[in-house]
Amino acid sequence: MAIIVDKVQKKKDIALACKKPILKKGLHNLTVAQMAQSANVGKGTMYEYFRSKEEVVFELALILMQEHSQILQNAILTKKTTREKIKEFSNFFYNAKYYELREIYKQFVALALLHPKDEMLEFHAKSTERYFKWFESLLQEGVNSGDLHSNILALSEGMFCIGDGLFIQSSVTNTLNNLQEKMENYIDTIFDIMEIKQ
Amino acid sequence: MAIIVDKVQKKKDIALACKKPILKKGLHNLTVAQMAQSANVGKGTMYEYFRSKEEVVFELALILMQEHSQILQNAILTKKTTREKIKEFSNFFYNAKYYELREIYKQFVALALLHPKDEMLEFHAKSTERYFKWFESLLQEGVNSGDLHSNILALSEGMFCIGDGLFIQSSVTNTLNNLQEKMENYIDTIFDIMEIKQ
DNA sequence: TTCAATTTGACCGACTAACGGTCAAAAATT
DNA sequence: AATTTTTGACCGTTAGTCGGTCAAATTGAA
Repeated sequence: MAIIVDKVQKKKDIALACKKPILKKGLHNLTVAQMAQSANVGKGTMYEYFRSKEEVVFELALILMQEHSQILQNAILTKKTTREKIKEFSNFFYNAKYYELREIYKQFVALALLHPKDEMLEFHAKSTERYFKWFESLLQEGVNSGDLHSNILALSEGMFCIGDGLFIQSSVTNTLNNLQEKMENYIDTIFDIMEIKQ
Repeated sequence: MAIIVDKVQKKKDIALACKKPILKKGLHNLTVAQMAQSANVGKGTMYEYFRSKEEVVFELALILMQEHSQILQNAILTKKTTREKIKEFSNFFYNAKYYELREIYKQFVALALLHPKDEMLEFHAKSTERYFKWFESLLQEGVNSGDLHSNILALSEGMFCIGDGLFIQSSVTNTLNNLQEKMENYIDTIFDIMEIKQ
C-alpha cells in the first residue's frame, strides 16, 4: 500500500488556499492554473479534488457556512430576546466579520442560478433548510414563551428570505451601504407589531 | 454615405432572436456563433451591437421588463384593493405568463452578481428603483385612503424584496413549485394585520 | 440628368490568445 | 516492486478582434 492522503482535508486546504484570490479577483477572472498555484499544486491535482472550477466555490461556501453556523450559535446564546436573536441571525448580511462569507455566498448563488441542475446544489438545499428550521424555531420559542403573537409564524419564511432579497437586490444595484439599517428597521417594525405588551 | 440602420432597433431584434436558444440552453451552454446564427447575422456583427456575450441577456431583460411593466400597469388598474394590487405585483414571481421573463431575470441576476462593477448594471438599478417607487406608492395610496395602518410603509422595502428572496432561494434549492402559496400567504398575513377594519 | 468615382457604414468570418479540462508519464511513498 | 498521487504538456473549444468586402449613398463633371 502507498500513502493514503486525507482527501477530504486536502480538498478543504486547497479550497481555503484559493479563498484570497477568489475574493480579490472573482472566480471568472481567475484561471484554474492560478488557483492551482495559490494552493501549491499542479493544475491536474485540482481536478483530482474538484470536478470543476466552480466546485471550489461550492466547497468554500460549505466550509465558511459551517464556521459561521458555529459562531452564530454561540452569539445567539448570549441574546435574551427573540428580537435580538433574529437580529443576530440577520447579521450574516451586513456584519463586517462575515464579509468574506458573504462574497463567497454571492458567487455561490450566481453559480447556482446559472447551473440549475447541478448536483452540488443539494448540499445547499439542505444547508438552507437547516438554517430555516433554526430561524423558525427561534420564532416558535418566542411564541411559546408568550412574548410573541403566534401569527408571526406565518411570516417566518418571508422574514427568513428577506435577507437574501435585500442582499441580492443591493448587490446587483450597488446599494449595499445601508443594508443594516433596512434589515433592522424591518425586523423592528415586525416585532413592534408582534410583541405582546405586558 | 452608406446605408444607416436603426442600431437601437436592430440590437433589440438580435436580442429577441436569441431569446429562445437562451431559454432553452442557458447562456453558458450557448456560443456566440450559435447566437449569431439564431439572429441570422455574422459573429462579428454580434460585437457591433453588444460589447460581450453577457450583454445580450442584459438587453433581453430590459426589453422583457419594459413589456412586463406595461402589462402590470393595466392589470393593476382592474384591481380594487391594495392587497389585490400588491398580489398582482408579485405575480412576476410565479404567474405562468411571466415565465420567460423570470428565466431571463434569473440569468441576469446571476451575471450581475458575477460582474459587480459592470456599467450595464446601472440600467437595472434605475429599473428596480422605478418598480420600488411604484410598489411603495401603492401602499401609500392604501394608507391615504384609510384602508391600511401607516406603519405598513416601514415594511415596504422588505415586502418588495421578499419576492426576490423567495424566488432566488427557491431557484437555488429547486423548490419553485409552491412559490405562489408562500408569497400569497405572506401578503395575506401582513394585510390581515395592517388592514383597518370597518 | 446621367453615371462613374468616391466615400462610408454595415457586415463578416478567419484568426488568435486563452482557457477548462484530460491523460500518460513521473514522482513519491510504503 | 507496487500502488497511489501528482503533474504539466497537450487538446479542443470559445470569446473576442481585425482586416477586408460590399452595397448604398453622395458627389460632381460632362
